[in-house]
Amino acid sequence: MDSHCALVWLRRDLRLFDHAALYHALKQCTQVAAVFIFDTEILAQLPRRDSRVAFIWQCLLQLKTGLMAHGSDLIVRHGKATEEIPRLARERNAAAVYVNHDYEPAAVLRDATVGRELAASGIAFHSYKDQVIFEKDEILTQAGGMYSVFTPYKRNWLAKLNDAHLQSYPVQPYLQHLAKFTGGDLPSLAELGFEECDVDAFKPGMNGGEILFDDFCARIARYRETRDFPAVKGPSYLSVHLRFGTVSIRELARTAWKIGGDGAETWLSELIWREFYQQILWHRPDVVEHAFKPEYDALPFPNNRALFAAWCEGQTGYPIVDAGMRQLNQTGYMHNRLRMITASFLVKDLLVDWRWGERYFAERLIDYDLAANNGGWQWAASTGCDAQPYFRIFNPVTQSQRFDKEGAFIRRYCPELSYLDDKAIHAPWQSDQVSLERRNIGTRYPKPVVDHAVARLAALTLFKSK
DNA sequence: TTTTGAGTTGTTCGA
DNA sequence: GTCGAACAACTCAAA
Repeated sequence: MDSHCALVWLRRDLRLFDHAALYHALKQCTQVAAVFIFDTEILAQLPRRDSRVAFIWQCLLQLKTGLMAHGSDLIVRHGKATEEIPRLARERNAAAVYVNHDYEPAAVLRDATVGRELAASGIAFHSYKDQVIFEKDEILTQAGGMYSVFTPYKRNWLAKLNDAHLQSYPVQPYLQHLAKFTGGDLPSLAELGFEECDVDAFKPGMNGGEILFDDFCARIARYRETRDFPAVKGPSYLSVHLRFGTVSIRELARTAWKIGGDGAETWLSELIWREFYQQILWHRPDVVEHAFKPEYDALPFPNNRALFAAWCEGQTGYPIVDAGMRQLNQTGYMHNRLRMITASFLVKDLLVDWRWGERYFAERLIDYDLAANNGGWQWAASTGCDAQPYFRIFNPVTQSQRFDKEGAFIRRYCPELSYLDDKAIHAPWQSDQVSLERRNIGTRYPKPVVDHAVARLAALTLFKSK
């Protein structure tokens, strides 16, 4: 037992329970302090009004409160993590810094730098698996290679799973090893250079994560039937909590496993998808910039800027696409079905490079996760692993009719179309109600920026050109 | 080494 | 409206 101070550096694990790094630090040291860095290297890339920063801020407030209940506090710094962490560790005479693995290429680089800096001062740097059940090389093919097809990956994942993988790290019994001190107030969003942003709807922090998970467990049995309908409360809405680690993946997976049945199994499968893409990113960091399938890396997309702008603004003239994009713009979230529809539309109707869309989602999604976002976009663009065949192109009208039958979701985000009946709302340009209404109230909803049937053929040609 | 079965989420067309 | 086949061939993973 080491009486020196140890730091637990929180990054995407903003909770005080079932936490690998915190558990190991508390078990091995008697003076443990938790620290969060507002990393200027990351913040510099964000818009001044950013829901993620606001979400993190709320999470930190809960962490601070939780730590204060034990006579401790949360250390918060604003600067370059690669400088702040080693400086803080030296200042506090820390013997070690504890973190959980972060698999994103930039994070791997950052952690390597921090590790070297700490080592130069004789400070240990311990890193643990925490945000996934299986990581890196834990699920490999019989030939020892990375899986690039989901279904066999999932089979192996489930076959390997046992109770030990789902055990929580019991942090509670060791909390008396938290260092006793008083930190200052959290720096305000304004001090960090950001505007206020209401994120209450996402229920930030550990408390919010628990509330959402409890709520989801009550309807998880219907998950499979309801998850594809954006107007229905089907999903768990835990993506942002998984992103920032305000929930524990072990607790989630364990509960789903225990509940069983179609709904829970389907949801568990989504959690496995999350790990599948993280594993891909670990083995193939080049997918951040390039197509998973090299032969599709340099497709000659026309990349029309006006069409891209129409897509971004939710002004394509395809109601389901526009409703999805407006949901993203207005709330920072988009239903998964709409992520597929809007992504397919950008790449295969507007013929814009999937990287443009990926970047736009990255700027806007509160639950943005590099591995999942990149994997999803490459899947939709047919450039990824396990991609759908290139000729499988979503029809935005058919998708709309199937997944928003009564147009309830479209009406929510495209109110200028709400006068249209359930049949007409999916394709207003085909309806004679349009001209009538335009005359009467001057409704301005754009005509379709492309003809799907024409665009579809162009996409087929484009993809055959590889 | 060779063989075999299968591959998240779809669309269109014709019977 | 509903149903099944075609849409290309290829690659992956395991036997």
